[in-house]
Amino acid sequence: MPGKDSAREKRPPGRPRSESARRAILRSTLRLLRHTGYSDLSIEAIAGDANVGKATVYRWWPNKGALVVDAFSSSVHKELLFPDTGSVYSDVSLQASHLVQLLRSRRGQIVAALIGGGQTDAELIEAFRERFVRPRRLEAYATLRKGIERRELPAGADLDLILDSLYGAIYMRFLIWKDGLTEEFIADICRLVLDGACTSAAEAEAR
Amino acid sequence: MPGKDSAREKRPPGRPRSESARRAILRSTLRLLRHTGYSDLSIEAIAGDANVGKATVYRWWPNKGALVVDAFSSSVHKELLFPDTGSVYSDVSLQASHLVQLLRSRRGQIVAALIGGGQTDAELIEAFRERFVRPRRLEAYATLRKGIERRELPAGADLDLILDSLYGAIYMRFLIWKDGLTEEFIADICRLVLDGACTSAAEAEAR
Amino acid sequence: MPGKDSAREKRPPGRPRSESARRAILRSTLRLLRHTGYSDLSIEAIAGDANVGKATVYRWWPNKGALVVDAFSSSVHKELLFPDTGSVYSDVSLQASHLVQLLRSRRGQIVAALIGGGQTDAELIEAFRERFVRPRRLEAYATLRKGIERRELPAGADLDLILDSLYGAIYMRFLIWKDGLTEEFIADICRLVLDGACTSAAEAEAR
Amino acid sequence: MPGKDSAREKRPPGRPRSESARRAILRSTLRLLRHTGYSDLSIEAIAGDANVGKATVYRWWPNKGALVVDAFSSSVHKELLFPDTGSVYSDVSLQASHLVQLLRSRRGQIVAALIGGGQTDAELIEAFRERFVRPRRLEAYATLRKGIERRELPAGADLDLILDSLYGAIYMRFLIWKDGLTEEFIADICRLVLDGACTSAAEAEAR
DNA sequence: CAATAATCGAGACGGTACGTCACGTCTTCTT
DNA sequence: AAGAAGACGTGACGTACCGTCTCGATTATTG
Repeated sequence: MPGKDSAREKRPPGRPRSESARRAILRSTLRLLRHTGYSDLSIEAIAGDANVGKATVYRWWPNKGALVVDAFSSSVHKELLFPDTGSVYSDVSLQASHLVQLLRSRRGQIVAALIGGGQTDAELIEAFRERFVRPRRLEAYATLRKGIERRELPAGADLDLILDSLYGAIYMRFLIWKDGLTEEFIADICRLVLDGACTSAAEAEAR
Repeated sequence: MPGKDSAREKRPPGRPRSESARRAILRSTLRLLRHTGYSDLSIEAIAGDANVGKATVYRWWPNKGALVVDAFSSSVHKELLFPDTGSVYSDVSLQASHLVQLLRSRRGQIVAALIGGGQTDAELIEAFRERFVRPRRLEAYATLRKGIERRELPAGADLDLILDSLYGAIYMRFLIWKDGLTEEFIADICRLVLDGACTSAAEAEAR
Repeated sequence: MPGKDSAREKRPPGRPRSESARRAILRSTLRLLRHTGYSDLSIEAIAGDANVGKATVYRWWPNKGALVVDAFSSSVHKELLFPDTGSVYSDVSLQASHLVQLLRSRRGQIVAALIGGGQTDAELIEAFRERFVRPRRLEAYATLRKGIERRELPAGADLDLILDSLYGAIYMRFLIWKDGLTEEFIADICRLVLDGACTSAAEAEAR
Repeated sequence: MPGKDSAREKRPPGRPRSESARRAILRSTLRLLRHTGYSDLSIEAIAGDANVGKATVYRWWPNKGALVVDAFSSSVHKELLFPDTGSVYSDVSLQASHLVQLLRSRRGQIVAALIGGGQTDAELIEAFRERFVRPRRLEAYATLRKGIERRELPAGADLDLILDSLYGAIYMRFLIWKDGLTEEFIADICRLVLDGACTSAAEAEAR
């Protein structure tokens, strides 16, 4: 068999896409987002900063939102994985603590910009949700289920309810109050929500 | 007593601000926001619709966000007042239900736009917070304190923690999930958080 | 020889300037100037009339004056060339007569506007001088020199002095008196100045 | 007779016009004209500089041109009077020399601005002509007529022709060449024109 | 090894809206 | 009645980006 690879794809004729241009664009997008808000970020500036023609950007990304999500998700590391300490409270509060560290760092401005920009751009918020929030949510489900197995949480607990009230509180302080994201707050909110999950599920069962 | 009025204010010199222009601008802002998204809303169009000079808009509002906050908060009626039913749970869940109705209506897009724009504009998020969120927060304190007096909530409850996790969950679904703002959710989240407040405060006391 | 052309000019990168836009702008400038005064002429109107973006105008002309000089000088035909009749007096008075005809026509308003605007804008008066006045001055030198060769003028005549007093008189009546630009005046001023040149140079020599 | 004064004028009721405001406006106009060109001079700035309401300016001067001429003519001293030395050449060249000194000074910019602005504003150039140029022209006639009486100039000399070619040359260098206004030039141009007047009138008589 | 084709950078194009400035008019209170 | 103060509707300013386009140059595959 002469072919080198079974997954070999027929390359179209013509000059292939420049990988270095792609990377330069993503890098410039992130750099500029650190200093400028999402809405003040212009494709013109990105292309200029990346030494790239404007058309090259438009050739590969349909709009600003798609580009920014792409750039951001290429920058998120494994720092937000849930640990497995044997205690739901510990697992969740540790991860929440790492999230808060991220939000308080320079990259937090990018998260704010994405959520902010997404309120105007449906595709942007969807991309942010599916590529950033959803993966962590799936891990959180697993962590909570382990807690249920260990009887730390009741069997009928509404996982989304728990996670929305916990992370919702964090995002509320991050997006609106712009304050109060302390370690103590993390400890308190985890306790409040996990305790609530126990009591409220017990009541529901009793009904 | 010679003075006419103790609260009489000295008017500044010059032609006074036109109240009719102010109202026309706010009215046009809301009208256009119904048809256009926040980011497609232009001051040029507002001024044109209101038959007003662009400079008159800029004289009184520093930017689009401030204008929209003003227009929006002038349109929020008493629909978000907390009732006084004699039960914390009822008071809070009724108000939360009204908030969700607002967020799900056309005016919800304005709220989203304000929070979104505020992620780029510190003054905008501050204005939104102080003029829309804070007043409701103050009422919420009062409602919760009545609950404490009635022994529905423990004396040492952290009111901000309770409210951030409750409303944070709502805003999380509103801003990021763009889904799940049902009546059942309201009931569940209120129960979860209020129950959590009881248990977690009891624990804290025990420590 | 590998190079195609010694005078070959390297075109700069990027899309080349649109010649049709350039012409449309100049045409619209002249058209609007016929109906409106110079100071009432707006770049906005020119761009609109030429179906051209305002930025395209500003990309190529720094200000209104420069644009109008360009438009004007592109409209000056060969009508102001000096003839060669064999007599200095005839050559000069014929050309002066053509100039006066131009100044009295609708295009005279453009000349007035350019000189007027140039009193505030150093670059404008320089452009007017170099592109309109200087070329004619150079021809005038040649005409006068032929007169010197034919002994119609003395060898030591100060050409600039002669031309400034001749054309200065015309511009004085044009710009300040706004009157008196008759054919008789042309004949008289040419005679006065050319006679003066003869006598005064003779005296100078005698000294 | 009860009246105090035959020239007594019935004063209109109400607050009389403020002389200090009038002076402040004229002073500010001249000051700003030194730094800014005529077309960049704004009534807004004048009123601000003079601590005067804008309406006060508009109440007394119909437009910018009228105000500027007023301000300028209130500042011209007796420096441009023709002397009486007993020689036309001396009288004229001395006065021309003073004029050139004025044009080369800071006030020259105002003269340029007035002539420049007048090319767009008919009332302005008329006011400049009648209040600045014409008075000097009348004196110049007198000076030249004394020269005719002394036989320095022929009886049939065309005074306007002489003066336009002399002062026209000066204004040509001032307005267009922006150069060459030397003392030597003054001497030369006076000689050229006065000599021309003699010869050309003699010829005309001979015809 | 030429021809073909899609990419690249650069930057001009027709547009839209920006936020500022001055216009000349007006409305208020004070002198 | 005139003063200063300054807001008003109007309209042009010059700038910044939009998303599209036209260039010459570059880099690959195909004939």
